[in-house]
Amino acid sequence: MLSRERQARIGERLDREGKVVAQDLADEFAVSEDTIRRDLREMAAQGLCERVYGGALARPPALRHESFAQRRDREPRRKSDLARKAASFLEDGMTVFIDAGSTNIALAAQLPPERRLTLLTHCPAAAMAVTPCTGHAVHLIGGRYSAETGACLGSQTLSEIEALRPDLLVLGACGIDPRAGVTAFDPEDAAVKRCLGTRARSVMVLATADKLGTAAPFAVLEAGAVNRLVTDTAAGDAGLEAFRELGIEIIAAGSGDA
Amino acid sequence: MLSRERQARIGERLDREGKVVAQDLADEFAVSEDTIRRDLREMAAQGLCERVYGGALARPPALRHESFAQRRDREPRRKSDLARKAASFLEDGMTVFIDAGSTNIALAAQLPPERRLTLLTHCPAAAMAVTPCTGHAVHLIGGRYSAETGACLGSQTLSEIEALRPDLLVLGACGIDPRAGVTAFDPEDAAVKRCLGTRARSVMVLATADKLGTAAPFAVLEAGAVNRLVTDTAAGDAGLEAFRELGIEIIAAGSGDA
DNA sequence: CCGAATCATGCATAAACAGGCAAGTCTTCA
DNA sequence: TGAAGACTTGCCTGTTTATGCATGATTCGG
Repeated sequence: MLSRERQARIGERLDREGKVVAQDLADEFAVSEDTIRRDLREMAAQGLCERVYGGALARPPALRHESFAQRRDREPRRKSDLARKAASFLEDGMTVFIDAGSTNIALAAQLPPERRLTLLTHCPAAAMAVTPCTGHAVHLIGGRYSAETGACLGSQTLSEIEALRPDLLVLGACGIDPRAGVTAFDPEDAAVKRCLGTRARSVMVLATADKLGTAAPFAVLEAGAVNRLVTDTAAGDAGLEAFRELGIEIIAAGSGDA
Repeated sequence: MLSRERQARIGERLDREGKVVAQDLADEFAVSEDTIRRDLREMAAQGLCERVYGGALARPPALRHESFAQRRDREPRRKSDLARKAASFLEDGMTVFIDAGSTNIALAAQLPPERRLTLLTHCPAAAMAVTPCTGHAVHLIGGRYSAETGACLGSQTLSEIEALRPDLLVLGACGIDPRAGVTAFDPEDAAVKRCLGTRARSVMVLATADKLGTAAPFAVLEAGAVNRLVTDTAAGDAGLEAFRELGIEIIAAGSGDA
């Protein structure tokens, strides 16, 4: 039994019964409670359940919408690691624009509570994922909501963004390549990202290793406009060199800790 | 039985019966009264109930400071019934503003797919709840996101709303009373609702029966400004007469089907 | 004002917990 | 084929949490 498979089963059971008990799960899957605890901790970090003493509770149905993107995700672990690493670069008092996308939602969910940030986003799921009572101010940019991308797009969104001047843009990339730069699958999404890129003082891109060296059809930014690239080192160290030569600071998540 | 689960059950029972007795609970859950007392103390500290000698009382809805997330999934059945009834009044081509609140999110989730609506909302969860691929256009109003109310509030939100002219406003009420009118718990939420009321051509209020005849601290609309009131008939038929006299059309959900 | 019930608090115990460590498995690359 | 590295898992450590019981203090009803 693969750990992901086990987690999927736990998720099903949460849906069905509303709660799970660590001990029962350990029994059922014939693994130690430690392993189950690790699973539950991981699932909770992705917003798939609420961790409680002794087990976990299903998140109320309405809250689950927040994680729809992550739920579909095949590699939540990697994204969560990326997000955690990215979070460590957010400094107290910063104004940070959080782009749409599952990795960014994961980032919103694990913002450092001890810092006080002003967060801007056009992604409702990200706004809702920010843990309440943490002192972060969240400003949501409106517009036509696109269920496909999980973000607000269109002219209204663009014109609102033009009034902003964030210290940092945390950009999710569909593809990033030294020559093609940052690219996206959706033209409107790309337009918003492009607009964001012109407004922010600094740009940090989050991209899992499989996106390095790939290009989607719609251009967002020149690679040179990116200041930092957070990725998982697992693969493609060779490819990273080209980014470094463009003056991009490479942040390795996964092996190094936050 | 997980301790958090126990507390949730106690909460449900408070909702249902209005009070709980420590001894009964200890019996029911097979724990000591001390444990129940600890639960009740904790719940009271979160404002979920009022501690009294021998047990606890449900706080009137107007006094609960439950987080939005907690409030959201109370009595999903009733809310869903209300929402379904409300949905039957939405006509093809209408521009509908959907207010924040759990009942409204339920409405967004079960909009009639065969009709094509333009939906406006300042509630991200509602926008995300609209089933994709149904042909409804969703426009999300931005602003400062308040985790407490689950909606965008503040001046930005207000000024965006002023540019709108929806055919129908579906308003969630924290309290509705023939004399006090529609009221809300949060001043900013009330300000947004008030603004909405001035823009819409028609106003439909969704309110579970427990909110009828109650008033929260902040005024939203005169009762006379409401065109339709969707509620569950379960209780307070006497109270309904006063609304009818104000020219409000009363829609009963629950008994009658959609 | 009295007895009984209820309560808050401190303590002891057992369970659950996070984090670190090491053994085993799998993949990757030479 | 074999070595290196990532991942998973179980176990160990000390810490935290939930619970029941004992002890006085408080509250209630008469």
